[in-house]
Amino acid sequence: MALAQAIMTSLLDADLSGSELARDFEKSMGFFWQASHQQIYQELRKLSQKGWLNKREVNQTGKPNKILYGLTLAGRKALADWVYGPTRVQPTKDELLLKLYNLSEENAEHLIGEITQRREEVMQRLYLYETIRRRHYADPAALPVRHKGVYLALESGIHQGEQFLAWCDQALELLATV
Amino acid sequence: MALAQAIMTSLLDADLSGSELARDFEKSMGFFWQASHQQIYQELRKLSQKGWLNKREVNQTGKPNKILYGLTLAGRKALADWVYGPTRVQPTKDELLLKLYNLSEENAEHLIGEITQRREEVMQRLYLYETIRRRHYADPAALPVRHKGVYLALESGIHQGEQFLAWCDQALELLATV
DNA sequence: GCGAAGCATGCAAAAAATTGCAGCAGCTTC
DNA sequence: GAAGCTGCTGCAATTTTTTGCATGCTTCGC
Repeated sequence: MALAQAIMTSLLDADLSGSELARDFEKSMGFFWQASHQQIYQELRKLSQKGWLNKREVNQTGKPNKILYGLTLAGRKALADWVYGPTRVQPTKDELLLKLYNLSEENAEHLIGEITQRREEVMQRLYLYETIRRRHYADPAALPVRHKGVYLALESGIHQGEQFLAWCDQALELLATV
Repeated sequence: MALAQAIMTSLLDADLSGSELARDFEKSMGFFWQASHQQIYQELRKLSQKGWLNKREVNQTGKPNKILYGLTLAGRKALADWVYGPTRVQPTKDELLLKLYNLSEENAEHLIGEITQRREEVMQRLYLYETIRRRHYADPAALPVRHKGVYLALESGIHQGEQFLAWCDQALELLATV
């Protein structure tokens, strides 16, 4: 969809390599954008060819060399322009909710298990986000402009997580009576 | 991902045609599963070949004929088994949050506009869901088992929507100071 | 009765994403 | 020093999704 812009956005603050980007996507942007490393490497090549990124190889001790990518001026310009274009959303696809449509006496117990497990996963991610908020965004109003945006995205993730936990509790309560 | 199961799940209550399925997806399942009509028609063909669906043509007055699909016994069995398999989630991809990462003094006004617009859209969907809840799920504890699951999925959509509205307000407040 | 609009179905090409694998470097273990 | 593990990069095939039509049939407006 807009993988190119997701990558370029990640490179706003620092130059990163493909594998660093892949890890970043899982962490900070993970809740509203995810991409596999194959996707990222392919896109990096395309963006370099377009002249939006430049690359330089970096020797590392103890690890194989990595290739750092950074935004070019043209890249920064393209990204800034993109903000004014159309905005697409690709809603979640969640097999768990689909499974709930198939709830029965027989599978209720299994689904309770799945919800419990998911609750756990979400709680962990939520914990991570709240740590980040406490550490970097204690005083949102005082942040530099761009970081206010980043903060709001983080807030969105936290809201989402909290909402999901509340829903899990409601679901588990109702399912207990099945 | 699990388009096949999404379609079969829609056919649990009633036999539907391709276009009816496409409309259904937009409405009831829309917030956690979306599919275009091309995807649906293709998948319907595959599922028929597998023997999980049967089809019959229905003459309509005032409209072109449609082809109704219904679950076969094998289809019902496959769907029931699928519930015990692995559950995949494909998180949202939202360009709006990505754009927020690129917030600047210059584009703040534009992004405020986008958030306002999105808030409106979500509010309308939320209104629809709440209407459905009031009409069909006034007393959740009294529902037949399977409908409890459907109710919970609906609740998830409502939670999500409410959460999003709250986030929008928070975002607009913070952005007002930029 | 003619053109426009809408519904239902579908094909085909292109783009995007996933899956599975592989090479290579250095480090660790035995 | 051979075998195995990990980190980084990448290719290739397949599957999934999107995009852009095409067809036929019916009503509706004029």
